[in-house]
Amino acid sequence: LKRITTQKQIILDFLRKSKIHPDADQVFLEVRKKLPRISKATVYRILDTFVDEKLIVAISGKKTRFDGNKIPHQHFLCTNCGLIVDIFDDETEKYLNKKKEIIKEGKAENFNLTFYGKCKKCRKKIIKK
Amino acid sequence: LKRITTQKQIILDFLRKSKIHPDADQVFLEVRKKLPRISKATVYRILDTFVDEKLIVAISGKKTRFDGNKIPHQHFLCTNCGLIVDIFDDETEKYLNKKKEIIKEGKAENFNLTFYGKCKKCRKKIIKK
DNA sequence: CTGCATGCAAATAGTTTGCAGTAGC
DNA sequence: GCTACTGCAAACTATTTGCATGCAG
Repeated sequence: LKRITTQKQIILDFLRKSKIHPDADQVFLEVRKKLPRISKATVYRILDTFVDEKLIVAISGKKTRFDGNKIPHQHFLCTNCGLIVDIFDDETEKYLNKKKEIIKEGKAENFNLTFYGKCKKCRKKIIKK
Repeated sequence: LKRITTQKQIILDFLRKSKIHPDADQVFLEVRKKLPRISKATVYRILDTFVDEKLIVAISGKKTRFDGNKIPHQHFLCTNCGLIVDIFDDETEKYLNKKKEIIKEGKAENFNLTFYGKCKKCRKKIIKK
């Protein structure tokens, strides 16, 4: 049995609105504006439970980042600056959901599709060099 | 300009053969059998350069794991035991390669598709509980 | 020879954990 | 009131870095 605490509400609220795919530290810094006494350990624990409950999605990398957008989608990750942009491609989503059902290696429950490359801003910067 | 060292050769050789998608520590332990004086720092540095050179692929997670299979493929990852199995689905590979070309958010160079779920062995174990 | 690569040890950084106090329900 | 949740500090673990030495080209 779970409890609804102020900390959880504020963190979920922030993640639902945010589009930057923040890491734990960014969540901590943001939430601390409203709850100055919150500790980083609490942030980590709450993020973990949200991922378990599938309220948010964890994006693995050097630092784990979190996505609170409820609509299933894919990602584009800039290998230069770390920017993560959401991609909403329904066709791909449907295609992979079908594939998911016929996987032999186990019972697939969900999937992650991420494209890697240089974002527009970084491409311009790199060309200048 | 890069140098071909014994350490690099043995690590790449191991990754090309391995099917367990080892983490840095597993690479270290395995390679140490042939090179008892190799250090973990060297393993990390070599793995990094191989990823940069696209000789191998890094699979992000709590620990980064490495895949030395040259054929493009997808993964199934067991959320219970951590097993990673390769999936060779040419159709999906072609489908996503086309999608890759029409991404607006940036110039996508490659992608990663991973399915998550419980592998066969873990499903049996969990049912017993 | 020349300087990139390595081994070692120490430092970092992200994340987890033990415990006493706090607050949902 | 019961007990899950939090804050704090300390612990942990993966990974990185500085530096003296080694070896590939």
